[in-house]
Amino acid sequence: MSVNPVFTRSITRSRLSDEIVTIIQQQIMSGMIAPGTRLPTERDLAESFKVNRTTIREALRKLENLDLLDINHGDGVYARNYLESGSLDLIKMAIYSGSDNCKSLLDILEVRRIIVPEMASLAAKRRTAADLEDLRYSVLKADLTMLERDIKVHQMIARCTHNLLCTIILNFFNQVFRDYGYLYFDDERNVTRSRTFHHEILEAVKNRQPEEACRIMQDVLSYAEKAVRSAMAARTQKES
Amino acid sequence: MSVNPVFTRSITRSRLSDEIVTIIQQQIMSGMIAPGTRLPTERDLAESFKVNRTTIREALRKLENLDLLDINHGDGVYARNYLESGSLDLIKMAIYSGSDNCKSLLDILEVRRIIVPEMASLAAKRRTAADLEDLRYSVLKADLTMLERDIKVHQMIARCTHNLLCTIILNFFNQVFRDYGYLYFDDERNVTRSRTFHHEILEAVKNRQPEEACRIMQDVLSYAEKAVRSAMAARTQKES
DNA sequence: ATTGAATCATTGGTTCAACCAATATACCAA
DNA sequence: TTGGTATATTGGTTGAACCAATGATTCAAT
Repeated sequence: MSVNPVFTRSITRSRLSDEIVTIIQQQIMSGMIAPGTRLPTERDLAESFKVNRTTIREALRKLENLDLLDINHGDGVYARNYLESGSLDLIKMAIYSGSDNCKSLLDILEVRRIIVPEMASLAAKRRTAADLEDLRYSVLKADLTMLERDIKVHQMIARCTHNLLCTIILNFFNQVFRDYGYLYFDDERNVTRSRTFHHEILEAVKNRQPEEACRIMQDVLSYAEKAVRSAMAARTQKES
Repeated sequence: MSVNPVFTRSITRSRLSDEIVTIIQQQIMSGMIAPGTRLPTERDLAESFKVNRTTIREALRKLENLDLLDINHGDGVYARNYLESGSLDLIKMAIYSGSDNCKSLLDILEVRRIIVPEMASLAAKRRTAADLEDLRYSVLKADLTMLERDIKVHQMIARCTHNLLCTIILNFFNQVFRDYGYLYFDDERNVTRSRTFHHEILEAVKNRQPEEACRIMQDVLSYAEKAVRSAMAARTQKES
């Protein structure tokens, strides 16, 4: 199993406010800050973190966007229950910063296996001629890594559903796999498997065969899930 | 069909930065600002919107959190393609501010009908004794509107899966239905239907019957989808 | 005692004016 | 052509001040 170095991932020094976001986010999700708790005022937070109030405000704003905080003008800032209000980005942060990122990744794979085959089915029913052209282009386009091509193909299938929520959910999966896809594509056998898959699904969508498309997608996702599971197991074993 | 007034929805005067978010968001999603376009500098934006640069910065940060913008220190701010990067909150904004909120709502119902029955199946398989107690409590608890109870029941079923992504996705659905649930629960027949559903699904989860739970959920969601469709049709007809 | 208006302290929202830090560009030398 | 260097541009951070919404307190009227 070859490990290809990747130089494309741009490195950006994180903002001060983002570091504060991470700290507070972990305190909320770990339960250290209980739901309903009132946080210190912006001015107090600025003092304890030794940053400007503007910086604190940017951090609080981001945490509000993550649905982790409730900010009320004239009143104060309150922690929310992330189990009742958390946004999708939360699980992204859980993967990147959390210790049990394995579990979250497996959770994502499970949900993907449930929903994406149904997307394939809808895609086969609803695709237009233009959609088909775009999908074909993604499958046949030359200069792409298999990961990039795979992401593109899934994206196109989601768009074929003409359901905005499908498109957005698939974006989420893709954002994750852009970072963790190597767990799968490092194995040359899986690359071959995906190549086959792309042609099969293109054929099914072209011929408007919903059940067939669903089955093809289901097969490849079950296969991928197992592959990633064992890749992750191998890695954790190697580390110990 | 009675229309119950709702006084629970708190009204908050929106922040200046949020108004700017809405403006720029619509310009991006309508294509007026093409993906890859470089936006004016923060200083220029502040001048044209006639607000302080700090305010503009808060707006840009939020748009970045929505995955609509790419902000690069030392370089500039670029519009992204929301079809490739948009976050879940986008579709929420599409519902609230967009003109075709009907379409988005139907999209959501469709995806829900696909994924939530599978959650019910997982819930029946994985629920613990404590989970069951929580679910039972939600079904039997007295002082709740049917909408609130329904939201709680779905939330509990999602939690029974012990899959964080399921929980978060369900939060999203609930956030939407907290605002649009009246389309369904305004009809007394649907309230009765949901009451039955709650007891049935509780029974199936209690007895660890995955297929049964899945079927029950599928039935009620199909029913609800049709009901909302016709309610929406009735409303748009009444308006014209 | 209860209600409701007036007051005030607290807290988030906005503005202003600087300065710090990363990036792109143009330019120059090897 | 390559690689370093200076500079302008642009986002990031700071400090201090003031605006605006909220909750608590007070007190008068009922």
